Amino acid sequence: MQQYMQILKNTKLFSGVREEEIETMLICLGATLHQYKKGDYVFRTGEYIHNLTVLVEGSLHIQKDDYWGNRAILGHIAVGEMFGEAYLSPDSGPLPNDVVALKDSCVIFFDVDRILSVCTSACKFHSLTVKNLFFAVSEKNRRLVAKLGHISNRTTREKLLSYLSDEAKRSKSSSFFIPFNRQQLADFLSVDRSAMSNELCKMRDEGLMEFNKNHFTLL
Amino acid sequence: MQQYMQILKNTKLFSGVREEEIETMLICLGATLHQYKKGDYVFRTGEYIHNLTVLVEGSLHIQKDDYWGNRAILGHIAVGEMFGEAYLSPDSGPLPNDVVALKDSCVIFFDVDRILSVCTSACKFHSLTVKNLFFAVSEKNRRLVAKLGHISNRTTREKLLSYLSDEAKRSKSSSFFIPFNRQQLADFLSVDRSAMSNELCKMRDEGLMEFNKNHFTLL
DNA sequence: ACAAGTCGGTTGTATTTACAACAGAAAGAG
DNA sequence: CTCTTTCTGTTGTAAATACAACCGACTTGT
Repeated sequence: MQQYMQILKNTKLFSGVREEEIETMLICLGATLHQYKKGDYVFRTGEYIHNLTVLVEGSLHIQKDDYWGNRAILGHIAVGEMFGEAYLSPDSGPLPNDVVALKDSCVIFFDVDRILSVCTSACKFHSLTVKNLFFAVSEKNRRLVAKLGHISNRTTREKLLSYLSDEAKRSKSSSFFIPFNRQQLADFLSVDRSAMSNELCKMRDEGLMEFNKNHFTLL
Repeated sequence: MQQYMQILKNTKLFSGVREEEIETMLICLGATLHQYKKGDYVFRTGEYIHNLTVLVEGSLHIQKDDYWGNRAILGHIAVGEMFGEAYLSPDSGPLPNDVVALKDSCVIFFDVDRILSVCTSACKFHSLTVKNLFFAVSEKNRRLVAKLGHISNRTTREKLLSYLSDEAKRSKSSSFFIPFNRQQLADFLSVDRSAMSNELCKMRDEGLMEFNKNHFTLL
C-alpha cells in the first residue's frame, strides 16, 4: 500500500495528517487493498457495506439500471476520491446503486467500526478523521445539490448549459475536459443521447461553444 | 429556548445527549433564536452562511428559481430537522438556493466556529456533535441520491411512481401523506403541474392508487 | 355572506423528447 | 494492415411534455 502514499496524502480523508501518521492509521483503520478489472462491480445495489473506500488507481462510476435497461449515472469517482462515506451510519440502509470499474482499478477499504469507534491506542487522529469525513460528505452533498440543479432544468439544452457552465466554473476556465463520453453524459443528465448530441451540435452551430470529444470550450 | 427542549432532544444534532447537557451546549455553541413570517427568506441564494440551523417551529422549503421563473423545490424541512450542515466546511462556497418559510417559523442558529473548534471548557460533547453532524449529512446525502433516483426517471409517470413508492416505504404503509400540494410536488419532481395532475388521475383510473389532496394510497 | 384568491383537474396545441436506424470516424484487436 | 467494435452525428416518426386557458370546488379575509 506504500506505493499509493502520495495519493493517500492528498485525499480528503487524510487531510492534515502527516505521512508517518498515515502509515500508522492504515493499520489502525484496518486498510485492505482490492483490485478490480474493467467492468467489475465494486459494490452492487442492495448490498450493506461496512467499508469506506478510497480509489487509488483507475476510475469508477456510480450508476443505477432500471427494469427497462435505462442507465442513470449518478456520479463519477476519480483517483483520490472516496466512496461510501454516506453509508457508514448505523442506520443507513442497503446501497441504492452499483459501483462499477470503468478501467482496471485499485481501491483501499477502511473498516467502518474502526473509523467510528474511539481508538484506545496511540492513534490520536480519530476525531480529525471524523471531521474530515464530515467535510467530505458535505462536499459530496453540495455536488449532489448542484447535479440536482442541472437535472431539474426542463429541457436538454438547459441541462447541458447548466452542467457545462458548472464545469467551466469548477475548472476556472472556459476550456475544460469532462469525465464522460456522449452516452455517459446523457446518462448523467438523464436525457436521450441522440437528442443531446443534436442539441450540442445546434449550440455549436449557434456559436455558443466548441467541442472535440470530451474537451469543451464555452464562448 | 427552553420551550423547544422537547424538540431539540429529538434532533439528530443532539442524539445521545441528555437534556441538562443540551442546556449547557446551547450556550457553548452560541445558540440564538430567530423568527420568520410566512414567505420570509431565511437564507438567500449567494449568501455565505456561518450557522447551522435547526427548525423548531413551522416549515421551510429549499428552493431555486431560475431566470425564467421556473421554481425547483430541492427539499422540505420539517420541525426538528436542520439545514446548513453541508455548508459548515471552510471551503464551501455561497449557498446555491433559497430557504423560505412556508408558515410562520422559528429556527435556532448555532455558530459554526464553536461547533467545529475544540471546546476547551467543560463541554465534552464536541466530538459527539461532529459525529452526529456527520451522520446527519450522510442521511441527507442518501436522501439526495434517492431524489436523484426519482428525477432521473424519464417520464412523469415513472417519477411519480418512484417518489410515491419511496414515500410508502418510508412511512411503512401503503397509505401516507406527502408534504406537498400539486404545484409543489411538480416543482419537486421537476415536471409540469398539469401534465402531472393528468398522469396522477390516469393512474387512479387505472386502479394503481387512490388519493385525496396530499393523502395517497397505493394499491 | 361575499369577494378574492388558491387549488386540482381537464383539454388542445405547439414544442420537445425518445427511439430506432444508419453512416462515417476513430479506436482497438489480432 | 485489416477487421471489428465503439463512438458520434444525423434523420424521421411516434410519443410525451410544456404551456396556456378554463372551470368548479374550496379557503380566506372582511
